[in-house]
Amino acid sequence: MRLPSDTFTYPYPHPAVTTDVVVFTIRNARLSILLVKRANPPHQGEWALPGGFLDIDEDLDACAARELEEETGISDVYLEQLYTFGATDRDPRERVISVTYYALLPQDSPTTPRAASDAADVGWHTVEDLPELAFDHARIIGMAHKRLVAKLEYSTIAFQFMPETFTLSELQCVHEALLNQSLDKRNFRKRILSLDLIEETGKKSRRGKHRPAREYRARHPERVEIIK
Amino acid sequence: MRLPSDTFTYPYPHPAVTTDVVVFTIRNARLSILLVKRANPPHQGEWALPGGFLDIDEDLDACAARELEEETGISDVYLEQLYTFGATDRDPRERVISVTYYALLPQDSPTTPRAASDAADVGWHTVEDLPELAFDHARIIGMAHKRLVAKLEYSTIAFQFMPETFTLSELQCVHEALLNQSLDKRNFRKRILSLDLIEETGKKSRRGKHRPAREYRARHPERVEIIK
DNA sequence: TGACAAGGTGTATCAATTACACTATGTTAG
DNA sequence: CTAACATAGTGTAATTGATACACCTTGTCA
Repeated sequence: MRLPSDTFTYPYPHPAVTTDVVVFTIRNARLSILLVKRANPPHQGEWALPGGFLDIDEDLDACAARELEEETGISDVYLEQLYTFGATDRDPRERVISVTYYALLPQDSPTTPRAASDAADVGWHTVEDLPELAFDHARIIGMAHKRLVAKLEYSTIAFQFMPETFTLSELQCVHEALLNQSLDKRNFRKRILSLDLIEETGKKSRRGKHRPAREYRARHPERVEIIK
Repeated sequence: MRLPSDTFTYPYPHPAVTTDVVVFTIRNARLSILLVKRANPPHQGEWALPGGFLDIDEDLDACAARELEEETGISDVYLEQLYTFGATDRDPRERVISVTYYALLPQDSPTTPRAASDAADVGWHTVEDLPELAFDHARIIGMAHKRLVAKLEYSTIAFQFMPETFTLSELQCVHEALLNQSLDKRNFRKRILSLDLIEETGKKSRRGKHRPAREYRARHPERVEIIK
């Protein structure tokens, strides 16, 4: 974080620009979002999206990644720009344009988010049961959720929720949590395998008191591609 | 346009925010884009997207609509936010964040775009044959084109290219221009009619030296809905 | 060693998409 | 007036993809 060495003057008024990030993950088979509790006004004590002001020499994507890391300790995640919100009254302090992103974290990741100095708390909330939110952040989450569900159908985005290796049942659970409906096991497997996006590791997952499952990995874990 | 009454000072540096608009239409069965030739530096004399700086008390959508009207005379068109570009070096003058939009104008509309004072020229260019473009505008157009084609498949966006009434052949032409491939007439008609998005006006189109065609209108010309 | 719990597998039906060619009708030129 | 023209308008069969559905398998653990 840098301190101002001076003041900055322009012939025309300039808005402030921030990035805000909707971090999704699957926890206990539920789609969840990471929120921070604001330690300072405005909206002190309310839950909000992690985010903050753009540095003047920083790319937008870099700002989203930096703010996410600073405010929650999360890094190295899939991050995609969502939409830009700029209603004139969305922040009481000054005119603020927020370039929003969404991030996807692997299912039941061991990452424990840590609160930054300007946050009173950090925590996961299921999308079905969100608290009251600061600013227009409820609307941002609504749009992010809609986009995420839409992308499930025509892209390989679901793999961003998976750890390096996973079983077909785990993958199906993720799809079910995102769509909020249960799927037929045989049809799901047939469809996924026919897409040729995953391959067997040869190993077996041995978690649980039951028959072990084949482990798979994504062929291109980094890429999110459009399919069909 | 307003003049600065004074200067504006902030404790932290602020970027400038602009909107830029990719205006699409179909002209002579070709997908085309409206460009303005820059009268002033930077990139003087190069073609660019219509757009300009956000007023401090103006919503983003309003800014895009206003700049479009000011620079080209076009108003009352479908306008949708596309993406926000903010690479640190995208404008040599100062740090500029551009919130981009795309607009769709009815096919072969009689609107004659007029050049504004700060534009040397305004003109339509087919997407297949674009000139060199200022800033990162070629990339913006690329993304807009991709989005537009994608939306054809799962939304009713194509009707934004149609005048109030139109024939099925005209509608098919628009689809063909967007997809850049020819479609089977019977299958196209079957599909479009089964969607129940258009209705006959009862009249016949009598343009051309041949059998007149039935006229249709969109049931909800304003709305762009997700289908399927 | 038996009960448990999740893993793993195939087929028949239905719906949607594709491929494909000829007749109908108003216009216009001679 | 009529023949040539140009686009409008129409149906069916084949293929492909999506859905619905139930039982046996295999390792764990008490």
